[in-house]
Amino acid sequence: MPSSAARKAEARLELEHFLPYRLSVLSNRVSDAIARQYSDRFGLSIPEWRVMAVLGGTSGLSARDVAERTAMDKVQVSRAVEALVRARRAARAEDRLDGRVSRLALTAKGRAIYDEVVPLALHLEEVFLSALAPEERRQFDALMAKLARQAHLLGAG
Amino acid sequence: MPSSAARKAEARLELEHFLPYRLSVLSNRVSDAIARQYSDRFGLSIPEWRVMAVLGGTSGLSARDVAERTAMDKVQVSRAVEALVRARRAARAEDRLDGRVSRLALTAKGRAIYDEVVPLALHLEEVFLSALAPEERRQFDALMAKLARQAHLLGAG
DNA sequence: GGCCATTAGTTTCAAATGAAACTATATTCG
DNA sequence: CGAATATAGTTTCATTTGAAACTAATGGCC
Repeated sequence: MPSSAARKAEARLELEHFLPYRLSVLSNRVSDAIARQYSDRFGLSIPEWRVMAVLGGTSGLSARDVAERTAMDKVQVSRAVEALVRARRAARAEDRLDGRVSRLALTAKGRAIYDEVVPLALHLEEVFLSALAPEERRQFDALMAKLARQAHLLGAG
Repeated sequence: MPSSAARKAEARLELEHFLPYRLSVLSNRVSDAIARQYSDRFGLSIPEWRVMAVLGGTSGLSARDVAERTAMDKVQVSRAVEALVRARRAARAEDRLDGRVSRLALTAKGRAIYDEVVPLALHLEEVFLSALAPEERRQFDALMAKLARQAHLLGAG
């Protein structure tokens, strides 16, 4: 049986080495750096940009589709879409088959912003990843995929 | 010179492969899974737990020290400490040399909670990391360290 | 056809958050 | 010393967020 001191040492939590904490700090730093770009220049909030990011890739999605792809909840999506529509950066069209659904798309104005922000975002990702050698990038990518799968299971249980 | 189509393809942003997005989703999933544990059982908010986590490791820190170590801002720390003190989970003592400063520490009650939560948190970290082989863990740890350093530079610029 | 359960999306309301102003104490420097 | 500046921490206020209630429409299913 371990001594009291040993049990205590075992239970010790050092934030700097605790993975969830490190992930959170890293994620926030990166997101903030990118958000600074589009929020300064275009007055976009993070949820607004996320919605634009998926609509830029695929037009005609419903709000629910957007929520699924961005891991946002439907309230967030509703509000972000509302803001984008008010600013004429996105538009809603009625779905012909289902009266509850709106089909969403960027307007020309929205697309113009998208086309400016995407290279900025990719550039920052690139700068960020430039800390890793090509082989390390592949490793990191694979490890992230494994952990994402695992986290998904965790969430369910 | 690339064709217009090629430029467009190059500028394409696919959220599922965009690292900042993947980091954010992963970090949130993991944090939420852990937060569920301590929030359900002890009614602790995330900021409250973070403060407890550093005070559990080191007693007698000032609020400012806590802010530094947790990457929280001073307002968040102030409010979390306030809540912990109200619940008699932490206590403030005056600093003898500087009247502005409070020295913070967990009470016995706070320590008891800390001693229960730490193993839960470490266990979940372990479950999470069990998706990786030992060698992969070492890799991931090293890559995270590199990226954290890089993100730190990004934040400054 | 007409009730019942479901789903899409919005609104409401309370709680969490953050920026900026504020209080109180310390420090610097003429 | 004492005015000016800086720092620790709190409060205020406006904004953001999220959970739950709500509205409107659809899809069973008898």
